Formats: sequence, C-alpha cells, structure tokens
Amino acid sequence: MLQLTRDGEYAVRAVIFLAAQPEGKVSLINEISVEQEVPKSYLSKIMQHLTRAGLVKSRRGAKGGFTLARTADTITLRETIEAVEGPIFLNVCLIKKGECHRDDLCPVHPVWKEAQKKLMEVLEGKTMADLVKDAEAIKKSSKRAMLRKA
Amino acid sequence: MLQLTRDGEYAVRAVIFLAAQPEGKVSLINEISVEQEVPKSYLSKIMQHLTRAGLVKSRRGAKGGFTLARTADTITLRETIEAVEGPIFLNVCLIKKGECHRDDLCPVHPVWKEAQKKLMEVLEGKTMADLVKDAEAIKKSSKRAMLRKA
DNA sequence: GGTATTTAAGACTATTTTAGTCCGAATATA
DNA sequence: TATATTCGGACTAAAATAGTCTTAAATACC
Ligand code: FES
Ligand code: FES
Repeated sequence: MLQLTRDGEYAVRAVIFLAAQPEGKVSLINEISVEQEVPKSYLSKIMQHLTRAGLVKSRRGAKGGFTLARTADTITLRETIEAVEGPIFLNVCLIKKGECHRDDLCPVHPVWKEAQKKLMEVLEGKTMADLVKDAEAIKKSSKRAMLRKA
Repeated sequence: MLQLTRDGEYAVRAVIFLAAQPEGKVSLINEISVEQEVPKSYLSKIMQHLTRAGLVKSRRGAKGGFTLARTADTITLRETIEAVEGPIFLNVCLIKKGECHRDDLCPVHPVWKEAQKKLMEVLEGKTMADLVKDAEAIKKSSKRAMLRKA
C-alpha cells in the first residue's frame, strides 16, 4: 500500500526513546511500551529485530533491558525502518534487474529510481540524534506558546 | 510494505499503452493485456477503476473498447496510481491530524511530510505524454546500440 | 542454590490486503 | 437476432499485518 507499517513506526518510536535516555540508562520493554504507546508484547518482538540488526543492545535478567548499541548520531531513520521492515523498494523492479517486463525499455523505471533516491536521501538525512534534538526544540517552543496564552 | 502494488503498476502500463496509440484508436482489453503482460481478467477490473476515475473512456459492445478520456499531457503518474490505489500517504499520520500519538510533538512528522512532498513532486512531474516520449527515445537509442554491435 | 526479574524465541490467531478468476448482465454494432 | 465487448460483483487463495501468549534462558541478589 505504499505505506509504512506499524513495525516501522514502532521501531522508530522505540529507538528515539532510547536515544533520548541519559548515558548508561537501561530501559525496559514496559517503560518504552507505556511512554510510546506501543503494545507491550508486540514491542518485544520489534526490540528483538532491532537487537539482531545491531541497533540495540539487550541484557536479560534482573537489571536487564535495552540500550542503543551505537551512538544516536550514527543511526539513521532509514536504518531503523529497514531493520524491521527489510530493505525499502518503492517498486519491485527496483530490487534487481529482470523483475519488471523488459526493464531497460520501461520509461517509468527512471522515475521510480529518482523517487527512491529522494526518499532515501530524506530518510538517511535524519539521525536519531537529530530527532531527539528536534523533539527538544519542539517541546521548548510549545512551552513558549503556552506561556503566551497564559 | 512501502511498495507499489500490482494494481498501480498495471494501471500505469495500461494508461501508457493508451497514450501511445494513434489519435482515435480504440483499444481492447485483450490487446492491452497481451502487449503489457497483465492478466486479462485482472486488467478488466483495473480498467473499470480507471474509467470511474475519469482517466479513461470506455464503450461497450461491438467496436467498443478503451481510449484516454483526456489528452496524455494532462494525466500524471500520480493521478494514474491514485486512481487505483487510492491516495498515497507514506505514513498514516499524514492522512489527517490525530492519527499519530500527539502529532505536533512528534519530531518524525516533518520528515515524513518532506518525504511525501518529494515523492509527490516526482510522480506529478511526469505526465503520460512524457513517458510515451521517453519510451520512444529509449527505443531509438537501443536501436543505435544494436547497430553499433552489428 | 533459590528466587525474582527480564528478554528471547517462536507458535498461534484474527483481520485485511493482494492478486487474481469467473460469470451473468448490460450495451452497442451489424 | 447474433456477435462483440465492457460492467459489476461474487468468489477465492495466499500473503501480509498486527497482534497475543507461552515457555525457555540469562542475570542479579540474597
Ligand atoms: S521496469 Fe521499473 S518501472 Fe518498469
Ligand atoms: S506524527 Fe507523523 S511521524 Fe509521528
């Protein structure tokens, strides 16, 4: 449907949450689930994917939980989404040659290629560190708006 | 899955086919299906959608068939796809306010907004007339390549 | 060692979407 | 009337989506 799935959306929320935590803080499924409004048992599966993809580090048992596996400025939005959704291709013919009926004669192919490139530029241009910073800026400006009203 | 469905792909093929026909030519499901490698009975449904969306004109009965309802230079790639897939939104929260958990506080929202805008620019920037012209250019240049080889 | 805590792994399910097929009815031509 | 052709909708199989639930494994603390 040319639309991000819940998997992708939830993965992004979870990673942003981790990125926003203070250095060394370990987060529990429960916290993330409540704060980011993601069903707990569903989130658990998503965290597993993120862990296997190497974005997140997990520790089991008492005092266990999740942290980022790398610094937030090295994790892009694209990587986070693809970790749970698999590689993004706006059209099947972009996966590899021979998927479409006579790819090199298809006039639409270059158009999808460009659309794909632009989408990737946007998703790769934002790191989790950027998003955390943006979130802070939004919070501050909305606080100012509240004060103006009062 | 953040990917174009067969509906969209087939619709584009069908409309390009019609756009490439000489003025006044009426095309049959059968022709389009064979030429563009789309299952006949599936294509029939897609043509209905395109007709209802006002991109294509249909006439039943003997000597019936399909033609474009408007000139090819007024039909964009976006319009063709949305005629069969419905409006494109890269994330549900782009549909309308209140879809995401607290939209105005979400730092990811502006990113999706930009991705959406760029995608739309690409898909709206190509008309069916453009694509037919591109196809001709590709055919010519591939013919030149053949001659060089021979 | 025993117990509480916490994630890992995967089986299971319900609903929706995708990608079609098939057929009878309507419509137009000759 | 016979023939050609789309229209409309019912029908289907397979996959994706969006979850839930249960059991196992790892870790910490007493
Ligand atoms: S081959 Fe890629 S759009 Fe046709
Ligand atoms: S509200 Fe649109 S991405 Fe979060």
